[in-house]
Amino acid sequence: MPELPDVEGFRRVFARRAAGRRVQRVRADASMLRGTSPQQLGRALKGRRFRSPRRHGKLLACPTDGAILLLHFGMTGLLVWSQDARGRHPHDRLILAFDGGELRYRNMRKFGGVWLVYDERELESILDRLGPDWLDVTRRRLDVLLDRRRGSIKAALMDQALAAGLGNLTADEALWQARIDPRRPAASLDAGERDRLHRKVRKVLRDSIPHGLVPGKRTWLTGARDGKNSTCPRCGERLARTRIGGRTTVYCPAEQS
DNA sequence: GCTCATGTTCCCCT
DNA sequence: CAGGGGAACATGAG
Repeated sequence: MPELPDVEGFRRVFARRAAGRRVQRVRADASMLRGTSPQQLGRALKGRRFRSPRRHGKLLACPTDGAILLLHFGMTGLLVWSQDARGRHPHDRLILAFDGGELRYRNMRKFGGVWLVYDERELESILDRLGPDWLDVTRRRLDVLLDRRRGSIKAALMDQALAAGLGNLTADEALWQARIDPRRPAASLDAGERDRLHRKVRKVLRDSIPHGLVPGKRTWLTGARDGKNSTCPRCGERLARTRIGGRTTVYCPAEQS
C-alpha cells in the first residue's frame, strides 16, 4: 500500500487515535524492530503520551513526551485501530494499547520497519537523507532537482533522495496524466513538460490523500494497469509495460512520448 | 512450481 | 561519481 497518500492516511489514523493519549502497554515483534528490542521499545514508550504525528515522504514520525517512534510501512504495512483486543492478525507486528483501544502496525512482508529515535536532532539526521517531501516541491525547485539528473524521469520521481513520497503507482500515474514517456531522460524535459509533470504529481497526490490510497478510478491509469491486456482509459490503446528501476512500469505507448 | 506484488538497500558494472 | 541492473529481504496470491 504505502506511498505518500497511504502514509498520510496512516498519519490521520495515528493523530485521531493516539495523539494526546498515554501508552498503557506495548507488544512488539522483534522482527520489525530496527536497532531496538521489544524490551527497549516498551521501556521507552510505556507511560508516555503521544504528540501529533508528522509525515515526511513515506516515513511517519510519532513523537511522545520522551522518545520518537518512527514507522516505515514497506510494501504491505498499515495501521489498524481496534476498540478491543479482538481480531488481532498474525501480521500485527506492533501493538500500542491505550485506554479504550489499541493501534496495530500490521505488515505482512516485513519490509520497512520500526525505529526508536531519541530526539529531534536524531530524527533530522535521518530525514536529511531524504529529499523534500513532494508536497513541498515547488515548480522552481523541480528544475533544480531535475537539471543535473542523468537517468530516466521515472527513476528520478521514485528516488527518495531527490524528493520523498512518490512510489511506483504515483510515478506512473503522474507521468501518464502528464503524457510523458517514463523512459525519457529526466533533464531532457522542456519547461512545458515540467509544468505539466509538476501539476500532475501534485494533482495525483491531492486527489489520493483523502482516500488514503491511490484510487483505482476508471479514468486513471491506476484503475486500468492490472491485467495483461489492459488498455489506456483515454485512448483505448493497449498499455505497454517495461521495467524501470526494478519496478514494473505501465504507460500508454500512443500518448506518452 | 512459477511469477508477481504501492519499498529499500547493497553489490557490481558502465 | 551517478545511475542502471539484479539480487536480497519475507510472505502471500493467483
